[in-house]
Amino acid sequence: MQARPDLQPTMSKNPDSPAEPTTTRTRRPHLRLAYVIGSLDRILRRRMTEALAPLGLTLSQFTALSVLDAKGQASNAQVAERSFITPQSANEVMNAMASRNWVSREPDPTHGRIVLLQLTDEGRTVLRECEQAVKTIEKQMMEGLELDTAGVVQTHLETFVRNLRD
Amino acid sequence: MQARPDLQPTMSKNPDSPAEPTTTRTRRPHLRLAYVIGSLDRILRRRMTEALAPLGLTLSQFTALSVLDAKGQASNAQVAERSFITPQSANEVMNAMASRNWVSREPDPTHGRIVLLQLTDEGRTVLRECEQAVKTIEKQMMEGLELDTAGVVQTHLETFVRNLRD
DNA sequence: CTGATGTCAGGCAAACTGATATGG
DNA sequence: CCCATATCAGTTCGCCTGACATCA
Repeated sequence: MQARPDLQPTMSKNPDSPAEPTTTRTRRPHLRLAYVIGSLDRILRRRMTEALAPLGLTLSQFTALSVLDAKGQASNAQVAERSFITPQSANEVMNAMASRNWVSREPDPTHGRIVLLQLTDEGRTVLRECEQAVKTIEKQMMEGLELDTAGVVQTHLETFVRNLRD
Repeated sequence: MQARPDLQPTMSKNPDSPAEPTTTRTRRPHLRLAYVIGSLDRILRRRMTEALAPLGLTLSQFTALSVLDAKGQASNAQVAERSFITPQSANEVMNAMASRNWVSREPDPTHGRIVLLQLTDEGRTVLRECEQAVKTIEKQMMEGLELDTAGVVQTHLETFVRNLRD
């Protein structure tokens, strides 16, 4: 995709350098954790987008399907929260998916305004296919790592999310 | 910003379910690692964008400054590789920064086509300010974690990047 | 009235692809 | 000729803010 990213040495960082000037020091300008997260996301995003395209959906559609599958049944507002996007953005994605018959929209019987969203069988099928594709990518990503490492990293990342959320 | 993301354990998702229904199984609620990475990036991106705005730059500009600082001196193509974006995208960011006098552009003495990019003193100063702002966010992100945890996580994430890069 | 929800409209940032020119 | 580089141009995608209507 890209030529050949290179990106070897430069990292290695002191996680606790307060405010010292650091200038002119050959202190090896480390890369920030935030940068690494961003890089990883960019690559992952591209890979997943490529993998999902043949299946006919975008990355954000896949995300929405996943959230809906996990939640079982949800309002648009709830999906938005889980996806960390605005209700408007969520609504846009849901429009696309409703027109594809991947999700159904039914009025909440206990609340006139809320529209309950739910995966259709068709949507579930598509989601399963997507998960296979994504699983392949994740497998490559964690190549050569202990099996439990993924869990450890994920736990920490989830903590990061929790800490930033408020 | 957003209402209140929530995001508890509610998920479900058997990390290894091929195509079976899987429903009604209570197998350790677990979101895909890819999803968690995406979520974290979305939040982090928003936080960083907010933090950088008062300083007058965008997130992608900050990224470019960081890469350039780490590399010392680089062609646009190299910056693109390091940033995991296309040369065209990198070029656009560099245009903005060159016009702000944050980076200098000089022709490579050994190659007529290549333009060597380098941080100016002004650019370095701005970068330092940005890093302080970002450091604050990272601190909150890792609240309550062992100091070395950041390093461990970062190392793994870097491995992820390496594995996906090829 | 207030607050939460859904949804239409418009806008923007950051990435992309395509095309073109040039140097080695 | 072929390839890497730079860069102009147009475009897409995902997300945003604003505005408005509806309902508890």
